[in-house]
Amino acid sequence: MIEISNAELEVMKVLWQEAPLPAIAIVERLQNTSDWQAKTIKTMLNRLVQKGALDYQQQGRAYLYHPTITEQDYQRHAGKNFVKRLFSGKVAPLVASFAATDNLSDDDIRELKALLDKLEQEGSND
Amino acid sequence: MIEISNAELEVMKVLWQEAPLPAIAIVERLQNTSDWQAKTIKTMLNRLVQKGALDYQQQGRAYLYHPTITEQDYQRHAGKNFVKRLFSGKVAPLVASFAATDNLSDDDIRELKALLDKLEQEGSND
DNA sequence: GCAAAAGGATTACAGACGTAATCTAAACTG
DNA sequence: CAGTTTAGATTACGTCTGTAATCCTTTTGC
Repeated sequence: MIEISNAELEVMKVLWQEAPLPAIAIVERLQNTSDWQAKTIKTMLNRLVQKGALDYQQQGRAYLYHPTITEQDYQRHAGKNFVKRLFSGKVAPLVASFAATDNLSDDDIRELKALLDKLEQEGSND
Repeated sequence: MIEISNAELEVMKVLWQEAPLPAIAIVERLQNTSDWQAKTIKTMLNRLVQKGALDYQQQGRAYLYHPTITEQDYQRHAGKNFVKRLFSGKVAPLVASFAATDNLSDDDIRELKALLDKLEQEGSND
């Protein structure tokens, strides 16, 4: 699976929100949330194309970029990797570690319980 | 907070299991789970000391290494960062993404529910 | 006592990453 | 038409990482 670096991920997020977009629009959106130069963003677009995370169509003299992987797929891949690396692949200890530092509000707990109830209803996963 | 790379993390894991240890013992333990040369592991020990993730006492001509951060603290830090990066800081969507690819067994679900029940009892977290 | 082994310190080196600047060709502007 | 702007392509460069090798010093085995 494609590995996406931290900085590159910010570019992907823009395109996961809306695609396809020309470089200029991506630059605009990122100038709200970062202080990267346009050239820096172009570099990342290039690298993402080389990695196969983005593709593009020519539109006049410019390109229209779009992701080749969905955000969900990337989240699943990266989440699984991360949890494997640090929590032996089990997600419960991660949740526990969140709880241990008050990073889990009552709302979060409710949300998780609702999610788990739904999963339980949906049937067996073994 | 100290950033620990993938390879370095394997070294930390050894010392989180048992510390302090001399380099030679760390090398031995890692030769079961990796194919790194002893020299490679020494390099990582050096870097971890420079980063401040490890410290050591001299024991004769050798060093006895030990972590300066607990595994729990590192997990919390890294977990929080990761979830912020990819899931807007909310852990529930990560759990959902695990569920979406059958990475969540019935046992996992039970474990999580038990954890959440306990948290709910323990009182308010807002 | 001298050669070999062993420990740590220093150096190496290619690829990824963050952050751009420069180059080149096309398009627009006056 | 000539100069300027713009798009993408190429090059740059320091840091971090993975993966060692070499160097220096001390210890140890004959």
